[in-house]
Amino acid sequence: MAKTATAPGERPDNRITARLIGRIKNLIASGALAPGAKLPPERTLARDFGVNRASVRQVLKVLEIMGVLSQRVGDGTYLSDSAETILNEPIDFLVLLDDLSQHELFETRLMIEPELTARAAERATAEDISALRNAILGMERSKTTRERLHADMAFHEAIFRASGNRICHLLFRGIHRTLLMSMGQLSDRVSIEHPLMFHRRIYSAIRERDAEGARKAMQEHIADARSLVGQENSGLRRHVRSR
Amino acid sequence: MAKTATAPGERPDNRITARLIGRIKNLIASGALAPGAKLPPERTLARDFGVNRASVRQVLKVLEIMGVLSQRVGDGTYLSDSAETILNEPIDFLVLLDDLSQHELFETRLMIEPELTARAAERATAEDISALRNAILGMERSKTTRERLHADMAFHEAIFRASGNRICHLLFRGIHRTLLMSMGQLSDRVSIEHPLMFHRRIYSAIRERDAEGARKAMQEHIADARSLVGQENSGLRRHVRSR
DNA sequence: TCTGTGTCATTGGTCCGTCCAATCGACAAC
DNA sequence: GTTGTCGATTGGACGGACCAATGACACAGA
Repeated sequence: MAKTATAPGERPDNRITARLIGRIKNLIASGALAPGAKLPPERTLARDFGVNRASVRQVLKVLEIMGVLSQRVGDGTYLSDSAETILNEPIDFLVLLDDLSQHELFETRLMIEPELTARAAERATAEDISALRNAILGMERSKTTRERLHADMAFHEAIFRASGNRICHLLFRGIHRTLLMSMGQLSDRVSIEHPLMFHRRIYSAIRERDAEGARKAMQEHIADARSLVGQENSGLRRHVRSR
Repeated sequence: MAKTATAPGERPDNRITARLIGRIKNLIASGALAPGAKLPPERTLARDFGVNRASVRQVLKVLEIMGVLSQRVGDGTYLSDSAETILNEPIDFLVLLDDLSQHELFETRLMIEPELTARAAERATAEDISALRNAILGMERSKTTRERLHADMAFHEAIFRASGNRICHLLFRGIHRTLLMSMGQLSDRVSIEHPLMFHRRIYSAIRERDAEGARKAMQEHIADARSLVGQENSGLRRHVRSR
């Protein structure tokens, strides 16, 4: 009866945008498009793909927001050489739509970060350890709440990097970003001494290659942080704001 | 000298798209836009935001690809009521750009899934346990490789759901999706007996509320799977294809 | 020769209007 | 009451236009 432009039973994925994204994926997967490479101009892509430039721009905009590529007027479009920020926006909307709670985020941290910290103790390079030390120094020297939170995040970020697990690294960077955003307002009544003490313990354990000690210290650190900020179990939706 | 349209030192975030996404975030955060709600028509949004419809379409397309909302011609645009697929595309590109290896994905699984399985043993509802049983049945009855992989994934998916941790749930759904995609071709030479045996052990442990047993069984399951498929430590980039 | 400068083609950013196709609701016909 | 039809609405795609930023290049000046 109805002429099915889309195969029956299949998802109506015929949207030009989705197909173009698939083609770009294939280009990367096949090696035709290497990370860091410069893409053809939008007008050329539109002609080659046989679609309108507006459609191409939608696709490129999707990938740009995800951090897959970056565009500069007058210059061109470049594929990112790593997926640094690729989980940031999605995590924001994850918190927004599912209205994730601090409870849930802390549980996730408690489940994974101690393990990551143990890995970090086993694998940390001299550079990683130096980054950890600098983060502690930065926290000690911090004047404003903003500086403190920044240094706090840098410490955990350094641990994720040292763990050598890029997936968890990017995931938890996103989670911390969201979490710190929601803690900004109530951080004044939270002492700086607690986290600093735990950071020092974790740092020592990692430097001493004491995986178990590092794991345990991180576990206590997160549990402590949770007890300090989180009686409230409400969702974080209202805290997420555009940056 | 140069007339700085953008504040000096600030990121050139003037892109209309990024700002509009921020405004939409705020609308959700403030509750003005509830999950499941219907958005105004594109033409109206364009007028209200004071931008062109093409710009609005770029924004909506970004959010649609991420799974934040869905659009239907002749009907309208609806905000998703949950972020089911929000991490799928990002994980695909994460694997592509950073060329993540099976080794890295398995390590991540090994780090987290046993813990999630323990949580599942503590929290699983009757419905969850039923889903687990069905997944095992589906695997036993599977004729084709495709069916088998589907049932396999359904089992793990049920565990993630039972764990009650939505972040890990969505993250690992994405990881499994990518991993299964790359295992499809070599799955013929992988026996079905091994995973099935482990699945039964895990299922029993969860049903018995044996968190430690469940954790250990899942740990052995993943380690076993890793040893079966993964001598090779090469990146998965070439395996990722559009669906 | 080297340096600075200005020109100009390229390229992404945005806007405009148009047409198409799917959907939904109201209304007419049976 | 049911069915069919028509029209308004809405997302999907197209084509063209202009702007602003960029970079490459030729040219003039030191």
